[in-house]
Amino acid sequence: MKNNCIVILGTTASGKTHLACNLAYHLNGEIISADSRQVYKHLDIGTGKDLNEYVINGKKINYHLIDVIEPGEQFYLHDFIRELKVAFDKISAQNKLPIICGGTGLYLDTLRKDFSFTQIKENENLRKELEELSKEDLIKKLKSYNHQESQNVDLNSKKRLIRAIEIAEHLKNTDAKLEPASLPYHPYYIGIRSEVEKRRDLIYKRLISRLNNGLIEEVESLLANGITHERLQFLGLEYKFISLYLQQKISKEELILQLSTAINQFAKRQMTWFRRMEKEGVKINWVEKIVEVEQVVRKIKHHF
RNA sequence: GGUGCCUUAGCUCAGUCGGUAGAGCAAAGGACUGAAAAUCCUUGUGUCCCUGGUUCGAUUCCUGGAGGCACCA
Repeated sequence: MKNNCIVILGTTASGKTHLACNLAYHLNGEIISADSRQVYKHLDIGTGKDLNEYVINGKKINYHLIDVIEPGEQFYLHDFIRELKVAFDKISAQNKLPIICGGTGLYLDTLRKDFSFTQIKENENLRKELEELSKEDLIKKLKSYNHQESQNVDLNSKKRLIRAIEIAEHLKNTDAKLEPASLPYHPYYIGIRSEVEKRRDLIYKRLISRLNNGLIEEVESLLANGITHERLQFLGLEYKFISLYLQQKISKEELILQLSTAINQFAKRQMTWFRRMEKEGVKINWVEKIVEVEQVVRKIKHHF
């Protein structure tokens, strides 16, 4: 079958990279990261980039969508979709197997849903106008467009309401067809199982180890290179909380407690996303964290 | 040893002028179309420390006890 690919998903600290690289080694594949933080250069320890994992038995495993932009730049969903297509094409051209590996649920969903709205640009004037309105008015306005897309919108979030109206307004004013964003690939999904208790323990230990191995220095270096504390709030949990620590808004103890809690909450949200994928019909082949790679390879070959 | 205060949800604490109780955090579930590690929604029965008393009725008042904190010795 043409256009096969593998998706490896799992919560943070589940060991996705390790499995992905080993599969790439055995199946002549290349990795495409579906991780919204690892696209940034210089966010290494805090995002668990583990670039040393990409060498197996002396063989270098190629990867894509890691280290593609500077931390000061924005990377939007449509950037991901565009880069994903480019990576797919490159890998396919060499007759290699694309292995998508990541924990960002929204990014993984681009493989099975049409996200063409993401092409629609910001409308600053409209945004300014809408900013003045109350939530109730925004909901009324959105309903007046009568678009089916607006049914998915979270009515509690003003930011999302505005974006939804922006999309509806754009579709009303232009006849231009949006380019379909769905990708013609047939993924075989592998999920790495992780029990809550073990995950908690691992997340805590990993955090302590990272703090002792240069994570704080990494954040200091970002600051020294012009990244603001404000920007750090959006670069990921480690960066957000260490920024607060460096500003002396929280103590070291609070840092460890609050950050590990936040990472656990994040892992929970990731699981919610994966469960929804399953509810919507995606077959995820769950494996244990410590799994025989050969066994997985056999399964995949059998499936393809 | 004496005096005072405290003991209520996993944690920090409100509260009930006597009719068995509620916030924040944590936790659980969910949503998700230009920041997604983001943003947002829903969910609170717990011997109200134990014991006896008063009372129709006590977590609430009173007696005794246990534990904690503070001050005085």
